[in-house]
Amino acid sequence: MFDSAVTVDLVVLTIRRDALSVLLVKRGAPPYAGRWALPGGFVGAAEDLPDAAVRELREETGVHETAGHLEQLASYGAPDRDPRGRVVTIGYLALLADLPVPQAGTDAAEAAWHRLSDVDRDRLAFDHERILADGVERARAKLEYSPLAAAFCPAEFTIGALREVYEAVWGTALDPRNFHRKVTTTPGFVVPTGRWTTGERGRPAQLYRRGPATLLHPPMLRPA
Amino acid sequence: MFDSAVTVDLVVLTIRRDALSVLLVKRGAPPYAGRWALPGGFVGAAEDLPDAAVRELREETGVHETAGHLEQLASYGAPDRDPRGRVVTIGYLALLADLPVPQAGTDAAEAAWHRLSDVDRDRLAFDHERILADGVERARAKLEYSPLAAAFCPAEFTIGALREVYEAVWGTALDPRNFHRKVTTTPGFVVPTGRWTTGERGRPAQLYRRGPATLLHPPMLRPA
DNA sequence: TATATTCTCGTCATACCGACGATAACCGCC
DNA sequence: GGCGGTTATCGTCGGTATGACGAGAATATA
Repeated sequence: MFDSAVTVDLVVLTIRRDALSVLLVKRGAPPYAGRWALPGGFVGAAEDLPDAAVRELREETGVHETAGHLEQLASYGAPDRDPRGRVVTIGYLALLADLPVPQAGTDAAEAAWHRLSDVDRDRLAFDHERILADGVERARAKLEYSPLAAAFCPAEFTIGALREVYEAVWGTALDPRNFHRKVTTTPGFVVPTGRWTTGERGRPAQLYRRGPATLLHPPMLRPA
Repeated sequence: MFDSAVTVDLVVLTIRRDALSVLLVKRGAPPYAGRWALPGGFVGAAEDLPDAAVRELREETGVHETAGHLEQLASYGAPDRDPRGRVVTIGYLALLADLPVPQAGTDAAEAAWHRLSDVDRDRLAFDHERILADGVERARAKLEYSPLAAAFCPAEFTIGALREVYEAVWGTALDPRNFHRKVTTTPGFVVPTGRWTTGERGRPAQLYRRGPATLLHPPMLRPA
């Protein structure tokens, strides 16, 4: 028996210009000063883990958790993962709609969105490369059997916008016609608002809201 | 910033006489002395989390982890979850084949299998009711899209035995003929050994081993 | 020998999915 | 206004997977 510091680290994902992107902060203090890292911080002495994750998300992004989705990812506790000593971290995964402008937290010099394809994974601090990979894989898998793709969208969105979420997260193109059929016929996935877009390119599209379903039956399978 | 004790707690599941069962230990010391709890213990000062889980599994059941399946479940860190002070626990889920006789560990007065339906959930120590519920739900979900049901079986097993695993975990009856077709036609799920059972009731059944697949395509969906 | 039990193979109707055609309804431009 | 470009939406068709169920095979047991 011994004591350990406990932190939460956040994999905050969003879609920016059709690219899956992650929020990173540039560390201002050792260890790993000047390197990019996942946002996160120490859990308070009387604070529950989800509360700490919500607090860090608010501090680092200024976003209330209500808009998107936040869930626990996994825990990481290798004895040597932090040179300062024993630190166990609880990873959280957040999915947010577009473009809350990042604002640097107190202990971070800088915060910015990075396209996932541009992240230099070897340069991330601590074991954050592994945590990031786990978060991305979790997001990819969850799109299959849950309606969580809508967490990347604003409250009202078109089927086309939802399809672009799938395409960005999975990195594959999907047939617009089959996708439209699948989404609109899966019970509880989305509900039509009766309103339409205007001013966009092409034929106006109906706007939808998130439906009540928590699980997709049958699931949306990614192409082989 | 503060320091916390770190423990691992194990949800160890097996199938005994067609019933999903969980390994519980009776606590010999306060807090919760005399109450049933999940097996677990403190993480060593220089020990990684998975190593601690494997060690506890071996200490509490005498089982090498190679036979079954072990994965991280989730972490629990409510400030008041342990009356002794701040303790964050990492839950692990273990799926084992039948009947390794439980042996009490050093700090447990008694260890025994409990049918899930017989567990008096309000009487579990700490927040172990919640951890157990999360573990069972994870197991139920994973049978759908992974070949993990075979982790409940010995190295060689019949399709009927595999079906009984699904029925015990899901609590539903499955059609033997459709189940047989599904399992044998899903690539990599099971591989035939060419040997057959003898001495059982009914027509002898072919024995199978676990196949190389890690994901089932398409998944085995539970009945609505 | 008869019966119960379980395994294994087939059949059939239905649901779902990938590929793709066709039309609708907007835009900007000439 | 007319025209091409773009996106949304609806349909069709064939292959595949699945649920419901029949039927026979191969054993143990009475």
